[in-house]
Amino acid sequence: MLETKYDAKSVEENKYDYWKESGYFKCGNKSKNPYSIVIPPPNVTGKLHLGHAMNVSIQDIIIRYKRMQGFDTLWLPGMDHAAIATEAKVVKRLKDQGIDKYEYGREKFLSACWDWTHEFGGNIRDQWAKMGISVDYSRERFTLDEGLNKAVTKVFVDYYNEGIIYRGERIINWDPEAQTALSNEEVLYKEIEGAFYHLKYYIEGTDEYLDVATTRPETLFGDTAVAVNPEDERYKKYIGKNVSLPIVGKLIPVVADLHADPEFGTGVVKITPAHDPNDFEVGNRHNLERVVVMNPDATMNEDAGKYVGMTREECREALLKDLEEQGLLIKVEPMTHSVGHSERTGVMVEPYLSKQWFVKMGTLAERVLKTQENNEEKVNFVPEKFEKTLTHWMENCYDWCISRQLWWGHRIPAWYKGEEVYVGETAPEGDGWIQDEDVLDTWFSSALWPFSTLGWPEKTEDMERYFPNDCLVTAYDIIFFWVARMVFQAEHITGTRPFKDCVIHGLIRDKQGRKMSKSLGNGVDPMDMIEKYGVDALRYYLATDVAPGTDLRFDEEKLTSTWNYINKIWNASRFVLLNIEDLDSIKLDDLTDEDKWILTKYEKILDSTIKHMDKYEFNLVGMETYNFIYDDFCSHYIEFAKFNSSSPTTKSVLYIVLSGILKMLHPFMPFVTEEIYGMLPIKTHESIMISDYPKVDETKIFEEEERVVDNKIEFIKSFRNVKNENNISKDAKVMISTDDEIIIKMLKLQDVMITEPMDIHSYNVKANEYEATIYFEKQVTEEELKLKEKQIKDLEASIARRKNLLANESYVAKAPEALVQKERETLAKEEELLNSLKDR
RNA sequence: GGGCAAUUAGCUCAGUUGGUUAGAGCAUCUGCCUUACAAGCAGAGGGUCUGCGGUUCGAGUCCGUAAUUGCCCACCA
Repeated sequence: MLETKYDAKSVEENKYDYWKESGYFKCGNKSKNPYSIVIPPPNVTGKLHLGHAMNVSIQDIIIRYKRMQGFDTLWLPGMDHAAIATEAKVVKRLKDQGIDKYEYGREKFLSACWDWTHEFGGNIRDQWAKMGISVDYSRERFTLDEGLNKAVTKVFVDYYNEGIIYRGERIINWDPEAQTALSNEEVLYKEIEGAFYHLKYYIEGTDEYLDVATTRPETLFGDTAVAVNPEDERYKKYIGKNVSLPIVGKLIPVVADLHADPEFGTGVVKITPAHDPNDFEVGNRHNLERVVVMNPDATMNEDAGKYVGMTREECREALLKDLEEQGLLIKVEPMTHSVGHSERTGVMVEPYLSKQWFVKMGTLAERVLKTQENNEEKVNFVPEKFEKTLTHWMENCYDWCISRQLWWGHRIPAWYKGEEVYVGETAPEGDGWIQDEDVLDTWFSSALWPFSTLGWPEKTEDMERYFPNDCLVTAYDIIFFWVARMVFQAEHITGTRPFKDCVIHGLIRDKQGRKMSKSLGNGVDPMDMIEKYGVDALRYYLATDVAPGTDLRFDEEKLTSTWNYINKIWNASRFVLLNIEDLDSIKLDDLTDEDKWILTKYEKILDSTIKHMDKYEFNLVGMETYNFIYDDFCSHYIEFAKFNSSSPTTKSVLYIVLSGILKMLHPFMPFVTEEIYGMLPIKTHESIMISDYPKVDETKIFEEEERVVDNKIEFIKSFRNVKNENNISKDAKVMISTDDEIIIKMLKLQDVMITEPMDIHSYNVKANEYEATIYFEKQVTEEELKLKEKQIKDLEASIARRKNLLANESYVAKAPEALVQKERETLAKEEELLNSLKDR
C-alpha cells in the first residue's frame, strides 16, 4: 500500500539499475524505426551542474517519449577529453606534488591524464545515473578513444590534401600561462582600467616629434613603423620620413595606412606586426619586418634590450619610468578598454606571432549557408530564432586556429624534416622525421561527434542507421563553439547535416538573474536538490518552467511546489489504486455522463500533449497536463467517482485515465510513474518505460456529454462561490431546480433541500440550465450589498460591450460564424444572469 | 559600432497560426481537519500586457517608433 506522502528516496531506489540491467536503454531492434541523439559530451574533468541537469533532462524526455512511441532509440553517451581544461588541472595536480610537466615527460604526463580521466569519468556516470537518464552505455565513447582518433586523423589528412587545412604564421591569441594558442572563442574580453600612454617619436634629424598614443608601451621594441591616415592633413608631410623609436633609437618609417583613424587617439599608430592582428595586416601591406619581443611565457626577450627577462608588467613599469626620465612620455591618459583573457587560465591573452595550423573557413561556411536555405536539408533550430545565430557566425567567421601547444589531445599528424612537411595517417618512411609536438583543439574532435561515435570513417551499420542524428540538445552559448563546427564538418565530410533538429535551451541563473559562478558562491549542486526533492521534481522543474530557449532563474521554492505536484499525483494514484484493486478487465458498457466527460477531456489533453511533445514545447505539456490533473481529474472526476466507486465502468475509467497520465508524465518524472505503474492491477508491460505511449482514441470523445458536465461544474462553482462570498452556513436551506445526483452530492445538499420557498433572505444562483435558491437567516450586510452592486455593474458593462460588438455589421460579416454565434449565446446567458441577480 | 532578444499580477514565468472577461506557481485575504492529499480543500482580491502611432470588424499577439534591460559578435592602436 502506498504511503500517504510521496517519498522520493524510496521511490527512486533501485529503479535505475533495474532499467539498465533489463537492457531497456539499449538500441538495436531492427524491426523499429531508428531515432538517435548523441549527448553533448561533458568535460571529463567536470562535475555536472544545473545546466547539465537541464540538458540531460530534456534529452531524456525526448528519448523516453520516442522509445514509448515505438522507435528504436539510441541515446549515445560520452565525454570530452577537454584538452586545455584537463591539462591545466593535471598540471596543477603535478605541480602540487612538486612535479614539473616538462621534466616529467610527455608519456608519463599523458598517463597521469588518463588516470584523471578514469577517476572523474566515474563521477559523471554516477551523476547520470542519479538523473535517471536512459543512455545506451554499450555505445559510450570518449573524444580521445582510438576510433575517434582515427576519425580525427583522417579528417586532418583529407583536409590537408584538399587545401582546407594549412600551416601559417599568424597573430594568434596566446595564453602565456598554458603556453598555447587559443581560438577566438576561447578568449573572453573584460573591461579593465588602463591608460593611453603618449610617447614622443622624434622625426629623424629634427626636434619635431609625433605624439603616438598606445596602451601597450612595452611592445614598442617590436615597432617596425608608425602609421598615419593618408588623408590626415596633420601628418601628410611626414609620410615616407623616418622616426626614431624611443629608448631604442632605431629608425622606422612613417607609412600611410587606412588603419590609422584620424578621429581616434592622436591619429598616429605605432605598428607592431608581431604583436597585434591589425598591425600584422598593416605590416603585410607595407612589407614590414615582424619582430617578436616576448618569450612564450610573456617575459621580454633579447629584442627588449635591457628589459630582457622581465614580465610584460615589469617591463611596462620600468620602461615608463625610463621614458619619463628621458622626457619621452608626454602624458598618461587613463581609459578603460577591453582586454582578452584566456577562458581557461584567466590570464591576459598575448597576441603573438607564431606558426599554427588553421582550417580555412570560406568554402565550409558557404556550404552551410546554402544548406540552411533548403528546408529539406537544413538543421532545424528550436526555437527557430537561433538559426540566425548560426548563420550570422558563418557569415562572419575567421579561419580557425586548431593547433594547441598541449600534450593532452589528438596529436597533429604532421612530420617535419628540415623544410619538408609530411601529413599522413602514419609516420613517413625514412629517418629524420620529427612529428609535430602539438595537439588539436578539443572542438576539432567534438565537431565530429555525431558520426565519429557511430564508427565513421568505416561504413558501419550504426552509421547507416543512426546518422544523421534526429536531434541535438544544447544551450545557446555553445552554438558558436560546437554546433556551428559540427554542422560544417558534417556537411563537408559526410555530405549531410549532422542532425535534423537542434533543440536549444537557455542558461540557468540564480534567483536575481545572475550567472551562477564560483566567485559569487551562488552555485547550486543538482545532487543536493535531488537529495532534498527527488530527481523527478528537479527534472520536471527544469524542463517545464520556462519556454524553450529562455534562461531559467533557479528558485528553490518552485522545486517545493513541484514536489507538491508530485505528491498530488501520488495521492490521486493512491485513491485510484485503493478503489480499483479488484479490477481485472476493462468494462466501459455503462458510461455515465461524467465518465464520458473525463474520457473526452483526457483524449483532448493527450492529443494536445502529443502535438506539443513533437514540437519540444515541454513547458506547454507541463502546463496543460497540470491543469488537467489538478482540475479535471482530481478536483472533479475523482470527486464524482467517490459517489460511484463500486461501478466496474467507473473503475475502468479511473484506470484508463490514471495510466494515461502516468505515461504522459513518464518522460518527465520516470521514477514516480514507474513506481505507481508497478502497482496497477492491469499491466501490459513489465515497466512503464517500455510500455506504449497512448494514442488518441476518437471513439472516446463525447462532445455533448462534455458540454453537459461542463455546465454542471459551472453551476457547482457558482453555487459555492455565492455561499463562500456571503459566508452562508453549511446547513442553509436550498431549493434547487434539478434532481441531478452529481450536483446534489457535490454540493452536499441531501439534508438541506426544500421544495417550498421560505420567507427569509435568499440568494439566487443560476448557471446554464440549473438554478438554486439559498435561504439564510443572517441579515445582509452593507458590504454584501456593495458586492452585489458591483457584480451587477460588471455584468451590465459586459452586456453593453457585447451588444455593441454584435451591432457592428462588419464584425458580424467578417468574423467566423461560430464565434459570432458564441457571442450571441454568451449575451443571452449574461442577460439571464443579470435578471436573476436583480431578483434576489 | 553590428546583431539578437526581452518588457504581461507584489515576485518568477506561460500565453500555438490575431478571436469570449489575458493564465499558473509563490505571496496576500476569507472559510474549511469534507477518510487520496492540511506540503491539502473550497473561494476571493490583484493586470489601461513599457509608452506612442499604424494595419484590422477585432492586437498581449502583426508593422513602425521611442524608452529601459539583457545577451552575443566585432573594435577599442
